[in-house]
Amino acid sequence: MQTQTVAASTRPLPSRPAPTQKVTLGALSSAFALHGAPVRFARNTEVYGESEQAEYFYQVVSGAVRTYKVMQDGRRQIGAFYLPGDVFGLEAGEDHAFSAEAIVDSIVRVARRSTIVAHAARDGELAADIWTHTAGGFRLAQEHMLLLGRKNAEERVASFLLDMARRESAIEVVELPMSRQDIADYLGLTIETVSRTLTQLEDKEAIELPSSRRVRLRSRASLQRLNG
Amino acid sequence: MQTQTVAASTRPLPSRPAPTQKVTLGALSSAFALHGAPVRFARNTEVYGESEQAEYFYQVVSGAVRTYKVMQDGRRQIGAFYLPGDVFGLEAGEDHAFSAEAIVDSIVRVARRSTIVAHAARDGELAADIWTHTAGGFRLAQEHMLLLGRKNAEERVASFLLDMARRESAIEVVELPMSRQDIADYLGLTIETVSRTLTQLEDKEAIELPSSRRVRLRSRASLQRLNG
DNA sequence: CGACGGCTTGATCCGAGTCAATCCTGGTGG
DNA sequence: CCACCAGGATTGACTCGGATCAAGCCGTCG
Repeated sequence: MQTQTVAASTRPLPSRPAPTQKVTLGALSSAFALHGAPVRFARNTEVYGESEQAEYFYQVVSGAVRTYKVMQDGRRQIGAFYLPGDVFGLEAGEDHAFSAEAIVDSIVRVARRSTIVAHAARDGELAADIWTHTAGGFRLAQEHMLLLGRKNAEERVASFLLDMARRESAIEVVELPMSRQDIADYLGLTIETVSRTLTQLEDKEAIELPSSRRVRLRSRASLQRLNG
Repeated sequence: MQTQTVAASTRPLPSRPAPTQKVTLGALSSAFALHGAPVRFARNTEVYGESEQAEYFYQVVSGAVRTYKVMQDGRRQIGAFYLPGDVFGLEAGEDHAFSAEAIVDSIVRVARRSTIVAHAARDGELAADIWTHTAGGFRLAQEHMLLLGRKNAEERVASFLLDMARRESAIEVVELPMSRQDIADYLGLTIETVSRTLTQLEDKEAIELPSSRRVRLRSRASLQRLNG
């Protein structure tokens, strides 16, 4: 089950740069462009499993990925959502701490960790960029601990929406690739509470829900007020 | 207020290695030994503040440190406790994401980040070790998200006790350097719930409380069962 | 001895969870 | 084109775990 993860999903795609590629890429993104193979993962398929060997690094090209941990009885905590451009799976230890799954049909660039690490040993800029990305993930995790430990349902949902809007560079309308269950497991709530809180925010005219996976932010100010 | 943090607390101590120092030190610990100055921080004094410039890296020599974040209304989330040997403040960004305070009178080795980073650029092993420590912190944060998002009070306290025992290499008796309030803010509970849960575990004969800061683990098995 | 800070305990409350129906909505087949 | 279906989302009624509010208790230190 070790090396199967990557191979299992589908054939690698031709390695062409995205049409409107930024000129200045970070060292890590450059390394992905050079050494990574794009792989397609179908909706809800595993990218890697918890306690599998951490043999690869990953960068989302299109789609979305969730990392999570489950307890024996099925309780699940999603650690983060990864959107196009985001890097994940930067483990320093032997194996992965979380599992990762595609939320929707996705293309993920997969680079062999040993290759990247070998280059980093001779390329200080790359080493620094790997560190920067890892530390960035740590920072987000710390923010999320504050949310999980101390914020109420309304604050959690508001934070989540603002964060998604920021990451999608959305002016008004946020597209949610994930289900209510995913949001619930990310925010440490139940699906019912997420749903209720969204309608509640709609009643307050802070947001609008044209469809269940699309949110229009009508009043960022009132969401921000909740955010803390 | 930038450089004051370190200077404010007290005079550096003579730089002598701990009496029973392990022979094989990691690259980062070696760098601390070489480039770090031991500084004393009194109980409840700030090591660094949130959004202060991240100018130094830190390693606990003796005592204990907490990192945390507070909301405007005073709600606080402690991200981690650091015990002797632990490294903290490994920020890649401009400034700190959390604040850090000494829990008890502590000695902390302080090394200038620019110095360490400059060495890391020429020393791949050091760069790798910095990365490893950062990724380790990320991993612990992810574990903690599961606790905060999905575990009940009893499971949280049990996890905490087992974790402290492991870190102190305690056979039976765990010494808690931190107050109930600290534990509560770490576990996302209130001080009352922490206290009640401890007495509850004592009633179940899973633990004993010879004093409020000292816990004897009578049945690791039953704690483990709660841990998940 | 008194006072203070940290901890525990009790009584009550309330926000989110649980359980249980619906209600869409998008896809399928007739 | 429409009826039907399935899975995801919403809503309602009720419960309950942990928060809140309020005393006490205990140990340490002056």
